[in-house]
Amino acid sequence: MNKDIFLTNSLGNKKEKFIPIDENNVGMYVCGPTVYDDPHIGNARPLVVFDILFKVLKCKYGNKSVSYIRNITDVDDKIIQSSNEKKISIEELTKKVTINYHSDCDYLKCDKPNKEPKATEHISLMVKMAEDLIKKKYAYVNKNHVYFEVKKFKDYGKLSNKNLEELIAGSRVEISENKKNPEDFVLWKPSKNNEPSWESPWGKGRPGWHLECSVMSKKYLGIKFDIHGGGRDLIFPHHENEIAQSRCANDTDKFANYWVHNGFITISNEKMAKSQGNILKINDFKKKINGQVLRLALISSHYKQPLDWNDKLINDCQKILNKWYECHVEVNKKVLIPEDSLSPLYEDLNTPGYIANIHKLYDKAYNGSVKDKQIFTTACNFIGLLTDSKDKWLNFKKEKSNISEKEILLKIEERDKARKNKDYKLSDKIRDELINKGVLIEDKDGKTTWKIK
RNA sequence: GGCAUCGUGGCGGAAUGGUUACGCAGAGGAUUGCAAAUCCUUCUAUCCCAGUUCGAUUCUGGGCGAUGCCUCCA
Repeated sequence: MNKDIFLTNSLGNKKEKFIPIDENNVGMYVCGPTVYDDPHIGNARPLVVFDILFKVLKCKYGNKSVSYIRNITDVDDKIIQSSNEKKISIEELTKKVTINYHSDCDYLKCDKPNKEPKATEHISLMVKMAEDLIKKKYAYVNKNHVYFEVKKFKDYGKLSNKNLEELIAGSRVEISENKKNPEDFVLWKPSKNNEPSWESPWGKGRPGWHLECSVMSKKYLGIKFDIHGGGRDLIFPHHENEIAQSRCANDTDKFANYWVHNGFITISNEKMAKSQGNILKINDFKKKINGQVLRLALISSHYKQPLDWNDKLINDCQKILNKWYECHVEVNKKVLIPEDSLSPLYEDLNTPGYIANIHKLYDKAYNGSVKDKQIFTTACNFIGLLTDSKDKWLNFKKEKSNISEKEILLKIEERDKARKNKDYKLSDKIRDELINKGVLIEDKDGKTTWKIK
């Protein structure tokens, strides 16, 4: 499609036309997980949002012209803490969480990024960047720590709309005697004996939080690239500090050109937080709900807006997909999605607008030709929906159910007999029995079908 | 306190300087032994007050209200 892509750039907070540095080599870096605990539904949102942005970019520029880099942070204070709490080694913890994370990505039908670099595999580059920053006088060493001196970077606060005076006045920044100024942040710090550590010019230690993204984005996308994404909460301090480090280390006027941030998920209108005890892990849904349902729910509001997670949302999405699968057909050839239908996705990734268009395509497909059904299915596939066959979709819940198919079919047979004898009391009784066991009966075209409620 | 975001029908949720999506729920109908599912039809909305304008829900200012960030939480 010739249409331009528009994105809301957090840097300046305006919707802007997306112009890549090089159309044949579009780069997107998204902050992936810190692997200290299994991913929750809040982590799922950026996974799905940026997966769709990835798809839109590939649609516009071609599959081979887009690089999607999503890191895994596997060294961090939270990991150390979590490994102590869980009483397992750091290696075991990060390995386990990473496996679960990948399984969640599959479950949510996300395309694989081009590269998924790990922080621990790039420590030497982080040391190098810290050295560069010291050499260039943007950073200083004190008692085996390396700090970035925020004052030296004149554009600090541009992304998050903050100025230094306010930050200091707020005085909520960690105060440390080692720092020259309270706003300075750590590039390298010493490790205690039982903590992970690497050799460095400043003694054994480990990197500060932000350094891995600066280093890995540089390695895989270069010193300037197109899109940097993540959750809203990362704007400050994480992304602000990334910009400071990277631009100073690389002597550039820009780091990423477009900053894209997704909004937060609330759980039944409450903030999702450990203290609320309402953190929903992605893994907990796998038994009962198809990943496509979560995916649809996650894009049911615009990515910038908050999204409330509740039972009605899940039920609605489940119903919509049940309905949509009625019109699902196998598509083996290339089918074009009408430009009018696709265009909301180009307008700042307006997924609700696109979903509305899919509803319209469904209406057309329902009484339409095979071609209409193919267009409808293709439009769903584009955002990772209806990607399974109809059978697989229908069998998902049957497989997860604890009532056997044999038992159900026996009951249905029994009920059919009763219906033929016009013994509706008995037939309704059997139906109620099955409903109580979670099995829904439907008499359709003279045949009785069933599904798990 | 500072910086942002938001306020659309019963609910969720887009868009828009003029005729306002889409989904759920509701109503009526088709279908059904009755249901369910599905199909067809259909009712309902732009927080308040000024201003700009031929015309504002959309732009500007003010008010009220909600939320987020400023705490290594996506």
